[in-house]
Amino acid sequence: MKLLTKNTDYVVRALIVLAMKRGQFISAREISKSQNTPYQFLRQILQKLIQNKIVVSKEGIGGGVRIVKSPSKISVLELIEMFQGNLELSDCMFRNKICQNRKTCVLRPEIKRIENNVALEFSKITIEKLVKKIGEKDEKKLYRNR
Amino acid sequence: MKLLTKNTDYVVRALIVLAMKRGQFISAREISKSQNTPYQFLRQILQKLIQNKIVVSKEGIGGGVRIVKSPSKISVLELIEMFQGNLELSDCMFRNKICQNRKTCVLRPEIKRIENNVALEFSKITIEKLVKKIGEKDEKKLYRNR
DNA sequence: CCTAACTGATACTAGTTTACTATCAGTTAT
DNA sequence: ATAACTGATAGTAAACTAGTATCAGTTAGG
Ligand code: FES
Ligand code: FES
Repeated sequence: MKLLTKNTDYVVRALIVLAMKRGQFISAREISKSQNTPYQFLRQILQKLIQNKIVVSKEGIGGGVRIVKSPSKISVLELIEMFQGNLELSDCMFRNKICQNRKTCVLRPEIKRIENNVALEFSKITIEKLVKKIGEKDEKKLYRNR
Repeated sequence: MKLLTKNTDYVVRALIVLAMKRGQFISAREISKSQNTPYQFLRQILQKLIQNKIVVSKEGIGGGVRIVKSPSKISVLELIEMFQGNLELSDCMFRNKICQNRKTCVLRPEIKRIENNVALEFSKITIEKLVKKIGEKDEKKLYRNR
């Protein structure tokens, strides 16, 4: 059960970088190098972020992408939905006898419940929170080294 | 994000049937017909249940499989793990700068937390509970029709 | 005004997974 | 004997994943 695919993984990391450098245009090449993500793959991913107005782009030298949506409003859930399609149930077997006789399925509501839970959890994880977590770790580090 | 694949879906339904007919040998053909599951696919699935000692088989005419593990002890989680492999994290990018610098990742613990939650929820859903749910629905139906 | 560093758009591809299908051998109740 | 079963295993089409490759257009700086 793979909750995140590579492109979602990469996009989260890219957005963390962009959130930490808010206001600046960062090139795909720079993100690719700093995060060890395949360049062309990352470019596709960034194009989708542009289409979804999470970042804006600037062409030419010194160009790149700049984050425009507030990191506090970018949830991992919307990134998953953007790159992996909607969270959706596995297909229903309409002609299944169990369901035919009882009108509704006993398994599916349970799965639906769990899926809703997963969606809720992912909706709570925002880019802002992840950036803050990085900050907290740095503080601890500074404290230990003092 | 597909939590259940077809084989897990089919095996749950097959086990519901077998649990409702505990003690009896039911053939793959019969389950296949009653649940509208592809026969050969179902046979593979049942063989795995046999290997995992959840059912026993009897060859020849009048044969089939019989459930031997208590339905209260068969969780959907173990079926998922049996048919979809362990719930596992998407691969880690060890050389990732964010993680290199901070020793640990900020995203991964969150995903791990959610995955553990999903596993816990699926471990609570047993075949026995699903069979009971079917029973409850039947009762409601009887009550309404009275 | 040239050129190097950028994005825009899109086509292609190898490998893996999913959801099956097919085959042949052996078993057992009637 | 034979029809209805399981045991074991090979094959396969389609979809998905994780990329790669190309070419066209844009822009800052010398
Ligand atoms: S198979 Fe469709 S709701 Fe159960
Ligand atoms: S990439 Fe490995 S723990 Fe973050």
